[in-house]
Amino acid sequence: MTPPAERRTPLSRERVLRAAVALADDAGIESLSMRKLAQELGVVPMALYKHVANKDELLDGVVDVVVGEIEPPVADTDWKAAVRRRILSARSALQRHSWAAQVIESRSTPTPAVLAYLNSMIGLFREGGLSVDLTHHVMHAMGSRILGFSQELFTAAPAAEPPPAAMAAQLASAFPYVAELATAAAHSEDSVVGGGCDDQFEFEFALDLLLEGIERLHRRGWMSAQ
Amino acid sequence: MTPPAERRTPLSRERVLRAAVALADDAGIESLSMRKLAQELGVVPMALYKHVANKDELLDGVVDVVVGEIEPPVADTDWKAAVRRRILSARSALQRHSWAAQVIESRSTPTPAVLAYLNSMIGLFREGGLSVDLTHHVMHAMGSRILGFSQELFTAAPAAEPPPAAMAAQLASAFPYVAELATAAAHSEDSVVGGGCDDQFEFEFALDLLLEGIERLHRRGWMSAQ
DNA sequence: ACCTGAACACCGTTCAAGT
DNA sequence: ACCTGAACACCGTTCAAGT
Repeated sequence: MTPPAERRTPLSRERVLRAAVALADDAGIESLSMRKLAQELGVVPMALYKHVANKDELLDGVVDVVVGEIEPPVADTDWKAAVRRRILSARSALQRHSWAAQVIESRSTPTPAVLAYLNSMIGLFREGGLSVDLTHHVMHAMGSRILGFSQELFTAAPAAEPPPAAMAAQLASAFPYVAELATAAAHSEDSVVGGGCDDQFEFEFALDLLLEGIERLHRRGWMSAQ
Repeated sequence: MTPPAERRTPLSRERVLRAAVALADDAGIESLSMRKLAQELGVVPMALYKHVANKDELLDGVVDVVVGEIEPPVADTDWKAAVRRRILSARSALQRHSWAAQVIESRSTPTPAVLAYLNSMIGLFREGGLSVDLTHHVMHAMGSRILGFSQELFTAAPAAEPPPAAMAAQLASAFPYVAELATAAAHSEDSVVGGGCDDQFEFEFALDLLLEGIERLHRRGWMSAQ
């Protein structure tokens, strides 16, 4: 059987990156290898190196795709509302690509698309009237949350099946405060999924805690000791 | 040359874990492979599997070693001071092992040592008088910061050599707000390292922003909508 | 019963041989 | 000049053969 006469649409950097995002979405980030990506594209592995220098550059490229999905800032609101809304949009993008946070954190240098996003977020604070000094420390304090990271510890833990009753009782007696929190969360009314935590509520709770603290410092005319 | 008659001190789980920590400290986390660790211990790779079931269990073990270095909570202070001090101790432990944050984040389930630490931190809030409800949301809001994570974006970036002047000018015009912050930080007096940011100051700034916000909610008798 | 060498199924990337 | 198969130097882990 010879392959059909019509050739596959030729490779391009954009086609490589889009296929990489799709592969990570469908099969998980651990499946995103140069070899499997090439196979997905019906191409020999070395053909990819014409469009990305190496795997690091491929990962930078997929980060740019994800960051490109964040909606632009809205005009005609105060800085707090604009920052809040855009961070929630960034969170949506990260949630559409469950592997994205992990990949972004593995990068050592920001790509131009990430720098543009950060520049724009800094601009929202500055145009809102915050001083350079305060904005600087605020950006450090927001940290990766500015890109929509939830910064939860062990997010995968509650998704696993609950332990058998005997072990659960043992855990509860060894870690009573953890158990108290876990049972309270399980019975909470505002929990969307039965027995779990409302991730969206927790994210907004933490975000608003920070934004309100920042607003208070700004109104107080806070500046660092210099 | 035959090896000396006296045998190496026999392997044990503890010796394996200590060697793994030392190897990661000295050669970087990417050098911590089962094969290189075995070589370091003068042992065939498969010998390690007598003491750890697989590489995941090895990584859980080294996390426990690091968490074991965090100092116990101090008594006889208010909850805010006790939480603050212990988080700063956790940060010290993470800084002594530059790879630790990355490894902890790669784990999907907390080890018993991590659970014990979290249980103790929850206890500080509860014994300080915070409600179960507030403590629950506070633990989510603190997130990985409770273990001393700084949550900075691209911490490695400023450590790299500065770009040549021509490119720096181009970057400054493309990302003016980033440039404004960078130059302000470079000239700031409270910067310990010339031209960089004071990581310890930024960490404490963010930590205090959260702790003060939490204290305010607590005094106000905050509770979630239910 | 314990220990371990060889083997398996992967990686990212280099390089030389083919067209 | 371009393309690509084979090869290299690694992984974690299985398994069967040795003691």
